[in-house]
Amino acid sequence: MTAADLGPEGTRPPPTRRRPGGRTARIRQQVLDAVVAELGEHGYDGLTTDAVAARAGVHRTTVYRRWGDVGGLLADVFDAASDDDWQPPDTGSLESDLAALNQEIHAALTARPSVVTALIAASFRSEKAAQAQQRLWEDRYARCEVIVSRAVRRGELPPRTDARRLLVAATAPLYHQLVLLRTTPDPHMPGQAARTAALAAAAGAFTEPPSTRGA
Amino acid sequence: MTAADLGPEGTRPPPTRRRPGGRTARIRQQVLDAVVAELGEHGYDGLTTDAVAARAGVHRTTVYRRWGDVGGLLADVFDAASDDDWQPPDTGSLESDLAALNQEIHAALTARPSVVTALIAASFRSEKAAQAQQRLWEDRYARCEVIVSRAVRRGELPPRTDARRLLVAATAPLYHQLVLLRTTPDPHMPGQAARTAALAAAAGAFTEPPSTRGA
DNA sequence: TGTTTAAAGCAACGATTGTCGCACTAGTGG
DNA sequence: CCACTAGTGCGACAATCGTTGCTTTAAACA
Repeated sequence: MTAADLGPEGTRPPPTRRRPGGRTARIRQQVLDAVVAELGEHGYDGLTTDAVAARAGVHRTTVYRRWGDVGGLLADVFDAASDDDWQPPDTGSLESDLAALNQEIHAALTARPSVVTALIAASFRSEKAAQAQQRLWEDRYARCEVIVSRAVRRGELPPRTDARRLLVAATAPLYHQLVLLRTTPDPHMPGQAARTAALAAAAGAFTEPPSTRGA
Repeated sequence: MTAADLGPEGTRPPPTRRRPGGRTARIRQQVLDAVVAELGEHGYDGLTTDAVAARAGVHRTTVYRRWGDVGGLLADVFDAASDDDWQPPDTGSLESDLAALNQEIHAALTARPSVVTALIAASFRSEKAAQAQQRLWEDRYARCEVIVSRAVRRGELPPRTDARRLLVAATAPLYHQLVLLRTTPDPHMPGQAARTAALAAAAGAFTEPPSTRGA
């Protein structure tokens, strides 16, 4: 099994001449588009390598050889997704920024078909996909930290506010309710969660003392 | 216990006489134990009907006939899990109750191997398992509402506090960080999340107005 | 104790999944 | 323009998954 991967060219020296040519990139795009389309139509359960290859107009073997398994396929989708120019909303206040952010999350999670939900589900199956998803989320939350820094600059929040914890507190309830608990979507859930986090932040829940423990 | 005798809801012809006898219940227990053991050892990816049947000392066909697919198997595990006598912690204050609850969640999610995480992952694959998980979570959060009502009785919280939202706000960050984001576990994450929720609650973030608030 | 009959065991099957060797296409560089 | 070769197409293969008809076991009841 592993010996096959480590075959003659398995050593794979980094300076190997690769082919950035048109066909490789084109097929990659076709396959990735097919994955997203299949995820949207049949969810993760119905995501088979065969269907992806057929939709992409590519042979099964190509998919298996380049991406290995479904997990590698999903990991590539995650990596491709982080190549956009998404920016967190900038509405003028902390709570409305968080509310707008939550609105986006809510929309993405309740859209039918929800590719996001399917991707989250898929990330549980493969370690590669999970790591890629982790990278994507890290990237997203890092971009969102500007929301907090703007609020600090405005004087809405004290300095030394832990941006990451604030953002997680604001967004986690949505993911929890919609992804894990699977409760019916509530239109004013995003606003409520944003308000809750803003209130907690104003109460100093996320100010990080240099070394003092919270509890 | 009564639910344990009925087995999965898959095949239940109403007028047919069932067999609550020893063998049926015994085999169910063997199979369910095998599922949990396999989940712990190999995670959800390595959960095959064959391995479960072999470990339980049962034939494949039996598993397929009684539980249908892996999803039905997991659903039965969820249903069996809700037959315990779990009670939320009662430590004397809202924040410490939430912290203790979060400690339990944290321990369950960071235990290796984590059956809970594997079950969550599995629930994404099958509709039946997802519904069973939803029932289990509903049961757990319903039991936890007494934490809030006790706090209200003590005067820590105003009446008309939305218990469910408060509980979700307190626990969601843990699930988000450990299950979805997969960040490295932080020992004082449970306490921080509990304190955040308690602060937000004290600030009136979860007080629900008498009537559903308009736009 | 003997009869009845759910439920489990058993073996064989079709369908699907993933792998391998080889031929071929099409970028890449001369 | 031609030679080279990474990457793809193709067909066949083993392994696994889930199903089906039938037989056997054992719980339920007289």
